[in-house]
Amino acid sequence: MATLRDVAREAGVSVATASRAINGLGNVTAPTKAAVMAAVKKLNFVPHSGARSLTRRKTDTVGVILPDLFGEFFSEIIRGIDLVAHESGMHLLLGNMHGSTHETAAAIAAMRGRVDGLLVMPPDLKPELLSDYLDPALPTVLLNYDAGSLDLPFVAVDNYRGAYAMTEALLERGARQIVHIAGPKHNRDARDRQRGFVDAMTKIARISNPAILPGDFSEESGAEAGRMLVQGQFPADAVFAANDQMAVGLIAQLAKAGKSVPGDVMVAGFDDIPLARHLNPSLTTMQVKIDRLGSTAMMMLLRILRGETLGGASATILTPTLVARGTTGGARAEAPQAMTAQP
Amino acid sequence: MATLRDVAREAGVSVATASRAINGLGNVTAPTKAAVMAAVKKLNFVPHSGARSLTRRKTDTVGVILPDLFGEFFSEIIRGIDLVAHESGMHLLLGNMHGSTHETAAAIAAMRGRVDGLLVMPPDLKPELLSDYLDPALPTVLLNYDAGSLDLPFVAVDNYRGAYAMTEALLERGARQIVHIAGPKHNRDARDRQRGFVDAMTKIARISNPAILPGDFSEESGAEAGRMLVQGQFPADAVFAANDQMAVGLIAQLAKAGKSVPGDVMVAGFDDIPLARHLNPSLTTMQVKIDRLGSTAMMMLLRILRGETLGGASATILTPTLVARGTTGGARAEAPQAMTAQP
DNA sequence: TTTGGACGTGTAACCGGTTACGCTGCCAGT
DNA sequence: ACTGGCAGCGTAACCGGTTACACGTCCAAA
Repeated sequence: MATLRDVAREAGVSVATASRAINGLGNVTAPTKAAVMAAVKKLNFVPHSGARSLTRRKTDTVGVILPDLFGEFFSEIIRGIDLVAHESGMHLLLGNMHGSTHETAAAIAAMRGRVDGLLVMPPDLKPELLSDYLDPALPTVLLNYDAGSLDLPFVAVDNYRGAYAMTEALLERGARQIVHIAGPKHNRDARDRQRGFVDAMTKIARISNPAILPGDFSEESGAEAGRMLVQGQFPADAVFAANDQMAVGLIAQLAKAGKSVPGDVMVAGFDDIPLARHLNPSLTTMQVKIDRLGSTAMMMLLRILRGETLGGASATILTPTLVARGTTGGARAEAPQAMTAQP
Repeated sequence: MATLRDVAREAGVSVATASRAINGLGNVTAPTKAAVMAAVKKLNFVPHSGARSLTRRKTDTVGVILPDLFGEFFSEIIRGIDLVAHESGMHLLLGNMHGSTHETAAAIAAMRGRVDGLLVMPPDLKPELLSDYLDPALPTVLLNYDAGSLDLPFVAVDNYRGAYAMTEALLERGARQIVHIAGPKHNRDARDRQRGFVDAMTKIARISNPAILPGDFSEESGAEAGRMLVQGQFPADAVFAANDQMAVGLIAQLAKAGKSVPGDVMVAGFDDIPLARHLNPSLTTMQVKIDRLGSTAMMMLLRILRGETLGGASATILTPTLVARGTTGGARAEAPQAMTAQP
């Protein structure tokens, strides 16, 4: 591999001049620059970014640390981040905490010297721990995590308002006995959604103790809730699952028991996973634009890196939008969205 | 940020000793090593990987260059790669060619000095072009791409055998007039699948000119094929779509026309996208273990990096397996696979 | 003519690690 | 007692870029 010295020698100039010519800085005459460029082409020179990052103190790379890489949720986040990063010539270094706290620390440490900034999504990590791991000198934006006590910038989804709106919509459609299937107890998203549901029931329908079934965001836990419902222990004319996955499991279970959706009971989910529109009937849900989560966070990070101050915009809350579909009888005609044309 | 010099000073030793102690090499007495480690902890020292990569001539990072980041296909590939990379302490640098040839060159060039090896998936790039872009000195494994003339190691899916097997299965179920919905003309996967279909029809059923409808892997093109079918221009008792996406579009169209699946016509796809098992009836398809594609490629790359010779294993062909489901009447009971428990 | 500033270029000192090589001290061998 | 060898450690030279500073040249202003 050719080095800058090689290029300089080939062009008959010094390394400093070669460097300046290549980076388009400073005072270099046109002929000199041309000679350097010719040498670059001839030797097929590409600057060694390790060396470059040493002196410039920047790497043009941001680290992305996710809890896992499973499923479309993360893929969409990464896509959103990449979209923005690519525009600004930034590279993406992927870190995976594989669900373990210890790995999280390792993943963050491994980024040192490799990245200019960090995008971290720590779904169930205590804020104190997080601040231990993070390097205060490294600009960091949190994904889908309300920093709370820490004053780190973050971008999150307004789960509360989303759940409130969905509950309101179900009530408007005439439902009275709405049952909520909750997510994991420790999960912030799940808790916020549950709060939104309860508050809407209380304020709008004056029902202060709505039925809540346990769940853990998995399809199976949705099915389990379905079993309890068909046994008639909870009278219900609508079910609001804390995420789509559980709604899917629930619907399968209801169908097995001969219950009609939305005839006997309406169903709603949260997230709008791609599967949602393909169910039969299609699933009413709160649409979270996941890629927006990623791209917004990346834009915030870029601003920090450019030295701009975020000011009030240091926390961004994305509001999900309601998509009414078949499971609430609101089968609005919807253009079939093109999916990726991958074999 | 603390540097190695800081650590050395703190521990009262030289930088060389500090380096040796930290990396566990050479001759360092236990007490010295302990002193260094204490300093490391106290100063919260993490080696600057840019500097390190300069001298060691390696970065412990591999570059992953994909045509796009859209959908579960790529997310699964990345997950597979990460699984193996993580085990060997390797990092992943993501590159995206955004569908453009020019970007591809840029993405590859940008990797120089940042990575020890490359994993590239160039779906519709001519081999000659590819070899222009690739640095021969940089170990590279191709993803889902039969290198052909180039002698680069690669891992791909046996589309031909898969399509052949699926066609055979449809014939066994009693189908005679099988129509194939093809993928994009220039796409290798699509062409191989079509060949497999045609050969199976010829050899097994002695039908030398089976009907083939055009398609482009998109849901809409599957729907279009469905429209042609219900118009009765092509008598069919089974349809084999070159991928699941098209099968989804097709089935929606058939349902609209009142055709029953599998009663009137059987349907089969290819890929086993997550949606396939959730359709009603569920979709019979060839299951491609996408993550295996990624992890296998990564393992090959690791072997190359370790200096091992791949020998005959320089090309790996993954064979897809048939999953018989509802759309061919073979509704085998299937354990509901847990999906990611993500909000 | 002298001065001085602008401009183009070169020299060399970094950045933060790794490591070849040299130095010291200690002990075994003769 | 002298030598050789080796373990433990330090000095300094790299890796391949960037950039502060110095240097020379040339031309305009005084």
